[in-house]
Amino acid sequence: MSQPKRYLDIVKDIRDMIRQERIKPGDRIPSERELAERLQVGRSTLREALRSLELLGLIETRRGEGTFLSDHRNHSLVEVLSTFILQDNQSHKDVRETRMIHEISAIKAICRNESLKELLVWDSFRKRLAEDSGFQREDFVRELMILSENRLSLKIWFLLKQYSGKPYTGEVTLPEKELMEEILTAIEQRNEAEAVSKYAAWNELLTKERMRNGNDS
Amino acid sequence: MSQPKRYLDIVKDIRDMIRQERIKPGDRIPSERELAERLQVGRSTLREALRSLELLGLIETRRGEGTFLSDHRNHSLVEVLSTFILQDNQSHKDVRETRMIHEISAIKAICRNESLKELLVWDSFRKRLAEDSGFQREDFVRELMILSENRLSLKIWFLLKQYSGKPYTGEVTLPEKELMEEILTAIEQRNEAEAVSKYAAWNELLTKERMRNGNDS
DNA sequence: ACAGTATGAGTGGTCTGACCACTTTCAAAT
DNA sequence: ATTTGAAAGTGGTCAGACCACTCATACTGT
Repeated sequence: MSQPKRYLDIVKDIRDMIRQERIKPGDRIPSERELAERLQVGRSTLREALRSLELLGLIETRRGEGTFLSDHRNHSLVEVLSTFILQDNQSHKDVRETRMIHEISAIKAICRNESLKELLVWDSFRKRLAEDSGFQREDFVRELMILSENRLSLKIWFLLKQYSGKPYTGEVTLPEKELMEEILTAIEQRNEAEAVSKYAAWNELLTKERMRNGNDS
Repeated sequence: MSQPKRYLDIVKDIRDMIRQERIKPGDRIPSERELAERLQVGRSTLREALRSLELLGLIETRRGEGTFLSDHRNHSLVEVLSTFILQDNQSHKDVRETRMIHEISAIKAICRNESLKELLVWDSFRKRLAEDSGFQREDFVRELMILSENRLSLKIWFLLKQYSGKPYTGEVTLPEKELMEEILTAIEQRNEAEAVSKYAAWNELLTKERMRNGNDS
């Protein structure tokens, strides 16, 4: 845990600076060269951090002009989520719960989505689940989030996942795989209650496992 | 559209390469130096692309060892997520739905919260609802969000409320007030289904009213 | 006096080559 | 046979150099 992910520290530094200097959405932030100077890092390293911020939609870069704080509203969303999660380690429970809120809602949305009724999606989905050893819990849930077709919810979920450490790690055990199958089946049959119930069971299993492994954080 | 966002092209190139060479999750991908050579780009530029892939959770880098394909290989996802994150042209429908997700979850959480069982909260709540003419829909929902005791969810809800313009405006009509009362009653009785159902009915009423007033956005 | 043009400073985008810190490997020393 | 340590390979960082682009300014020609 010596110096992991320096560019993430820089992200934090930049955010602090922005807050201190009262830079508002739409404003220009200092140039890369000046930032590198002030933060005492190389310009390429700094650029890696800026790339991250850009991916998250926090900044916008315009060649020849400069780098600007994105005035998109999701700016504050990301901002709040990151500060909330980064500086308050008592709130992991809230993060986990909120992520579950979105996952459950996604399952329900899929059940209600008519256009997915006769989809080949499920075949490939199930096939990957059965055959692909690389198909992990993350992928399973992410697919569900995408299928829910609420991109905002997907984005929030994605951010929560980023910030909340590693929620779904470790081996996928057999009983888990069965539960995942059952969730799929329930969704296919449009059985909301059953799907959610199976999801809850799966989640409980994961929680237990996390406890057993002492995987807190 | 001349040459914007080179690093995104590189992301695509890397993905193609991975597919062509049948690299599996967990496998090592070529070193940065070799990749830069093969893709004919500088190493720093390549690293910006790798940073993006890392943020998206597609690869994992270990100092001294190499860069590895992370435990998922849905590279179609990269496109979905990156384009989504980059230019978030989300619809208001998503915002409204997501807000509802949190509101419904809040109601459910309150129903399940033991510590609120014998609360005087409800008395004052109902009293304000009946007597206070300044007590608006906003306040009603906000109180619920607060009572749910998930601060993160509350924060997200606040933001969503800001984004989506004025979701709950206009006069509070009598039938609405009745529905709000019924929601309260159902919550008091720990009747989740009923509470959610009443909430849905209320929301439908609001939607209709919004339509009538041509209050889009 | 005006309109159009050229110049230069500043910015992000890219490339290169050089270190550093770390891990793995394997041959030499014990 | 075991231990040691030197070398090679890797990601992480840095500095400096161009390039391409934008913008503001000063300079032209009429």
